[in-house]
Amino acid sequence: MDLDLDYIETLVAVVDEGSFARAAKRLNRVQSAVTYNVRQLERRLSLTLFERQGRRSVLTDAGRIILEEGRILLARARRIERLARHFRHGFEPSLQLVIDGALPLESIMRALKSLADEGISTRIQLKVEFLGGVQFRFQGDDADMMLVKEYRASEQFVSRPLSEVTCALVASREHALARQTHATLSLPELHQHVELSVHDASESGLPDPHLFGGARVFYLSDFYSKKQAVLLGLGYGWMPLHLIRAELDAGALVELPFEAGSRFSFVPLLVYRSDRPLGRTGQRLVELLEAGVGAA
Amino acid sequence: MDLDLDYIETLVAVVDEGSFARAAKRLNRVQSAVTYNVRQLERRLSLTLFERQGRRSVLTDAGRIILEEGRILLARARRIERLARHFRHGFEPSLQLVIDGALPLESIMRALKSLADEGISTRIQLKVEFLGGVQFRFQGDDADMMLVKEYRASEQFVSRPLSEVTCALVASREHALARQTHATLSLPELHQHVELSVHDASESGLPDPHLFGGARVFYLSDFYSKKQAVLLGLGYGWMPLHLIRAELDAGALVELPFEAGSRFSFVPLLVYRSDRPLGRTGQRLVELLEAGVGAA
DNA sequence: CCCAATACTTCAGACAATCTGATTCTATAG
DNA sequence: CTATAGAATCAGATTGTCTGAAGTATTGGG
Repeated sequence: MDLDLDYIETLVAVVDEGSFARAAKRLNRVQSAVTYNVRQLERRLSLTLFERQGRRSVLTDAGRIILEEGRILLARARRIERLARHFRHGFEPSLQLVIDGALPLESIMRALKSLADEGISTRIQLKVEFLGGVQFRFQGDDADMMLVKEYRASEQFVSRPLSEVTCALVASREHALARQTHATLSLPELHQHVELSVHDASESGLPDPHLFGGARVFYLSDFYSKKQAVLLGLGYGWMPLHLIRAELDAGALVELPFEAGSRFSFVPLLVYRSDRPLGRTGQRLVELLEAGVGAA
Repeated sequence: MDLDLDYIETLVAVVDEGSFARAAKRLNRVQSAVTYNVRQLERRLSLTLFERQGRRSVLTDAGRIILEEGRILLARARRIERLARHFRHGFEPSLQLVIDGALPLESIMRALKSLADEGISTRIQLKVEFLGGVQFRFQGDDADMMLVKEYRASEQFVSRPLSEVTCALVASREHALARQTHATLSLPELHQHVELSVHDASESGLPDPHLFGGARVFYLSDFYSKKQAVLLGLGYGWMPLHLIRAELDAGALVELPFEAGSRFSFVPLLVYRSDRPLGRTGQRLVELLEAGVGAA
């Protein structure tokens, strides 16, 4: 490699300071060292960077371009140094996260944004799965953390509760179940209609305990398509309240008066491995989630 | 600067080749030099990059990230070297171009794209002006080349003809001038309607010789707005044929049978300074324009 | 189980690149 | 026409990097 970052640093200092002498001061060198470095850069590139006009040197056109490119190069180099500093201060290089799509994504995103705002340079990879698929991915991908509705506990895992999420049994206002006039709905009545359920792609074996088990169940891959399906009147189903608040308020969706209760709540869990302690980024994320998910 | 491009180059070579020994071969060094460089990088960053597992070393998580960033850094450094090579082979660092918006932009763009395709890294700045504004900008911005309809000649400039551009006098099919039934139109007839003209923002003093000089002239800033104005039936005016071919074919615009002729042609000129010879990029652009503009 | 091969580390000395400090050159302001 | 600021040059000191040889650890084969 002909180039040397020190040469570029010298070039930048000379231009910023306006003279070789002042650049030397900034770099804690002697002026002749600056001359040497600039000369060396010119020699290596076989290019004249400064036009010596009497006692003042001005950049050539080529010099200007090399300078601009050099600044970018230096910025990238500093970035690497910053990354290294982060890593050795206990921030992990990367953090893999798997979350259940039933959880309020918005507050999780807010937490992630806070991390970014704090200048944390850990690479964060986020995957959204459903039900048993979350744990499946967490283990299969050897991820660092998962946010999940429930999971098969084990000695290997540590979990912390986050704030409660509530689900409601809803249908479109046009749906037959919404238009009926009984005070309450029984299970057989529900069974006459299509139930919508988010399907766990992992076939993980954990059955959905909230499935009513009627004859006709449509499976959807996530809550966004499920919401569309409910809105279109395709069927009824459980939806996390935070995803349908607007539609309930507007009356597009209505809560069904199921006799055994039209709502249920669960406490999402933040889970990580006991044998692999979280780095500072992970710890900070836990703090943010515990504060933020609660506030949401 | 703690970082050294040679360290990064070594790191990349080790990972690419899969061993310190093979990396040494690739770098034309001895193996201990590779060890030294990797160690030095680890020391400077205070970071363990390789986990020594027996006789084989594998990257740590941090190492993987530093490696990825390092590759990017190296790519940028190589880019600078490539730029330098270009410059010393006679390609100018930057090339400023001013062109008249009446010329066929498409073939000019094709020429510029060819330059890019040829891997020429000269920074090209293109400005579009009109009439006298072209020369005004060319001189004011100390640009390298202009493509112009006509200009005030001088010893300082060299010009080469490009292929002819034809303009036609047109109006919208809905316009009164288009609906009239005379075989030809006289100047007084034209004077009864709004003339559209592209206005030279520079106030350069070169009057537009094709202006009819009626009572009502609307000035527009470029040919694209002029075309819109003509299409909307706001008035009539001269338009370069290449900009309105589609509208003429579709019948949206019609050519007006002006008695003194409904068309005129001019030969655009490619102009540069005689005291500042073009670099290789400029020369190549001239070639491409002479070939391409002709073929258009 | 031991030997040979592989892969890396360590170290001393050689060499090369860079820095310092003194001096010289040159243009410009006063 | 000096004084001065800015840069170049040069010899010698210093530092960083490379080489080559010897050393350590791991692995695979016989």
